Amino acid sequence: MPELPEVETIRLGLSRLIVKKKIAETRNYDSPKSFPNSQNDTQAFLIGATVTNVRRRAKMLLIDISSRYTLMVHLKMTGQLVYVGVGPSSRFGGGHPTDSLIDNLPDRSTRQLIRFDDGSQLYFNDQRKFGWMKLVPTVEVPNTDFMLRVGPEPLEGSFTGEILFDRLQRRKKTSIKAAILDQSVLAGVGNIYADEALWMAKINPQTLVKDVPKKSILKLASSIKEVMELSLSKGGSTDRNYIDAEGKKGSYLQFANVFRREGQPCGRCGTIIEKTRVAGRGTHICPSCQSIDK
DNA sequence: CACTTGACCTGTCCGC
DNA sequence: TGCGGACAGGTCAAGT
Repeated sequence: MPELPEVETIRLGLSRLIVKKKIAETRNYDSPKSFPNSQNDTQAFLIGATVTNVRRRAKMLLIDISSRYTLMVHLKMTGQLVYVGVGPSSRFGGGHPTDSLIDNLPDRSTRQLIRFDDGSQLYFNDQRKFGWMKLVPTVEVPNTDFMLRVGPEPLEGSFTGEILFDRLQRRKKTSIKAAILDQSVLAGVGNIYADEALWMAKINPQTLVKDVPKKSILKLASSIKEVMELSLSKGGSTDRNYIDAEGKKGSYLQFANVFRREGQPCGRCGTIIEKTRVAGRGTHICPSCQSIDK
């Protein structure tokens, strides 16, 4: 589910909600993948420890705790990290609609629960069970396969179009969409923002990287920044079941130009948006704005 | 190495 | 109403 803006929105919420809280208990529900307390010995590094920091790299959340361990969390397609405070109304921040998605936790998608010593709780829910959590010594985090391979953060000030162009040189014979979805090329881009940024830069997603003019790659880099910054300001995208740490949906898709807008007119030229398949993913394009470069 | 495809899961929607 | 198939925000391990 979540791409960079969604994971960053969750991180911002968790930074406010769980830092300095002490872990009192963890509980496993249906956890087929790697979860920290599916092994008793790792639980010893969680219970009694305090959350010290919540970081993000690409689509990975990093929850540092005082035992010098870090909980690495990947939400994959349908994972959620939801904080539930103490008391019947506090969990909804007061007047919350009765159809709240976090009204009745745990539910059948709940995989893991972390309870803090003040009674508040953090739920890991994941309908499709692709997501996972792993406990790693904090000093080892930079040496994990994930950290060693992941590409630059597009919202860091140091990221430029020249850097994107350089990193694309090893993926010259694949489509530009497949290339920017590759997390070792660039961190954090997923299916929504790939389509949105390619529309903004007027690049057809199936164009081979070697056929995209350098000028267009430079434009693409700034388009990626632009769509992700806008999405961040809207709390991310809720396509199906994304919610942030407080159970709130994101509203970016109201502002999307092509994603899930097949059959509607392009906001730039009026041509009807089409949906196709590129790199094995549903792909939305304006057939006139995004002609194929050769 | 670079590239593509299927697998991992559950749930929902659409056509018959 | 039921049933089969396609599809869904992401990676991986295989295959070529």
